[in-house]
Amino acid sequence: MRVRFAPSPTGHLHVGNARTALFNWLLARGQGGTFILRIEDTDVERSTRESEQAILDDLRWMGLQWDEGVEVGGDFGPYRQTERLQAYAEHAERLIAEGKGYFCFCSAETLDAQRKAQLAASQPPKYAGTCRNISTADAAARRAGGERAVIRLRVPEGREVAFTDVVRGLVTFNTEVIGDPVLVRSDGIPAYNFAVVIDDEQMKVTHVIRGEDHISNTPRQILLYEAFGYTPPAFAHLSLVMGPDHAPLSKRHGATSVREFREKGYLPEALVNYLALIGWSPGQNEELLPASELARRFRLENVAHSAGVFDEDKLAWANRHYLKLCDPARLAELAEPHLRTRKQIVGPLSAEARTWLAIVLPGMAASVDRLPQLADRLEAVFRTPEGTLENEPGLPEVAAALAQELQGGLRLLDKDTFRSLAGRVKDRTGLKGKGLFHPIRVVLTGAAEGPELDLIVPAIDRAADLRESGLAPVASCQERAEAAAHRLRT
RNA sequence: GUCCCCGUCGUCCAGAGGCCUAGGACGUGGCCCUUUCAAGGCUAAAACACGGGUUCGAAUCCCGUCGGGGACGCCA
Repeated sequence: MRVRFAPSPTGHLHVGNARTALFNWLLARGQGGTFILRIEDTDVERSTRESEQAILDDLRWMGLQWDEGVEVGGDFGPYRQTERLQAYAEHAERLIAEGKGYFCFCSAETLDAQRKAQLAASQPPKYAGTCRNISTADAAARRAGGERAVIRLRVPEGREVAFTDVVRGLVTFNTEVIGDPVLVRSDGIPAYNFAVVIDDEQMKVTHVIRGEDHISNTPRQILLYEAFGYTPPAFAHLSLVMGPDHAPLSKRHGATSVREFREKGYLPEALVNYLALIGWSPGQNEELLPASELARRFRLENVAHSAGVFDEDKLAWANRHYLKLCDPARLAELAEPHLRTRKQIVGPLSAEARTWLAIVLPGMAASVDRLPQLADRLEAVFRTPEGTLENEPGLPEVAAALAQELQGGLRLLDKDTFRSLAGRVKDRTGLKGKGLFHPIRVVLTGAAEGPELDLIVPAIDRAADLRESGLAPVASCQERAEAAAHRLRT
């Protein structure tokens, strides 16, 4: 089994396309097949190397490594269409020689006008066949005279073209509704329908799994396979990914590209797992499974027929799950850029600071949706608790008690020392419960809300020890308590 | 307009003629846990688009209607 993902490098990888790539990958991995990555850059105007690189990066970020294709090579390359022009030219010549293709001299303007007229007359827009019967000799003469021409496929009239879609079953088209498609543009660059057929044939692709928007291209391609005498691969068309309003997911719905979700702080394994759940189910009422297990269970036949709405809430749920499973050192690494944008990290990180992050972050990640929210939780560490909540009941007493208790240089490096400190503050002030912990929070973190106190307090004291570590400077608990006590006295 | 595809809780899926009093998950509500916000646990409400058939029996098969989407490019 050989499958391929064939993006055109005209922008970032859309999550819908990412899902198509994923389904190809799952099938290949699950069945011991080969996953090929081919770049369809025949739209020279819009294709860029930057986009291509971005797509490659996103695919790799998701863990969808390809076995054959650009950058990794393989026996059936090249894997970029603009590098395969020779093969297309040979096939075009063959079609012309056999009379299965013909030159068309209609100008883009003429065609456009015809199309508009047909639409206005409630007719299906379809190429009129104007140049169908120009003789080979005439065509050659006109071309020799400098006239520009495209090559079109001569579509047989009144025929049924049918194929069995692996996800949908039998699909039938009548050639009456298909106009002769352009195979080669006037500049000699092949058009999509032509290039894919040759590529898939030469790359020995056995299963073409792509978006539903290609379903009506399939009969044209089958006609081409027939014209060349090639055996068509199996086709499978995946329904599209929609926005909440059931329109195709687009920028007005918010984030649409893999890159954006990555930047928003979603883990690749969460995105991959969630994407697999749109239009497919691993079964057994299980949803959160590693990619390898998804691949093991994946069957094209079980893919849903209808379009799915992208639900970011559910993505966030998956992300929470994987955040909890995330290795501490990796979590620290992933969080770093987000903490930098919040100025919580301001320089090159020392090894100690990395360790600190790896100790502190996992506890906070347990209650967070996405990476940047880790910075929210950490805010309590870096915030200087001044000028806040002067009127909080119990605040002066607690501040004084804390200052007293911490005077001996007591370090609050773990939950237990913090709790015993809280106990002594309770004895000194007679406060308890909310009335006790609330003021403690305000004195030490400068805010009435935040993550678990016994998580954050040790984090503060540990961070206070890390000068010149790359972390933004942090005042110790003792310094905070004394400053607060001083201020509240005056 | 024509052709193609699709139609189970708000959303994503399970369901391949009796196992359905339609199951799970996200989200929502409630309760519990808790020093706050979360997270977590438990729990509740919530759907077979509609109309005809076929059949002893239909969410499951057929037809129609309606609704949604796609395609109709010298874009892919």
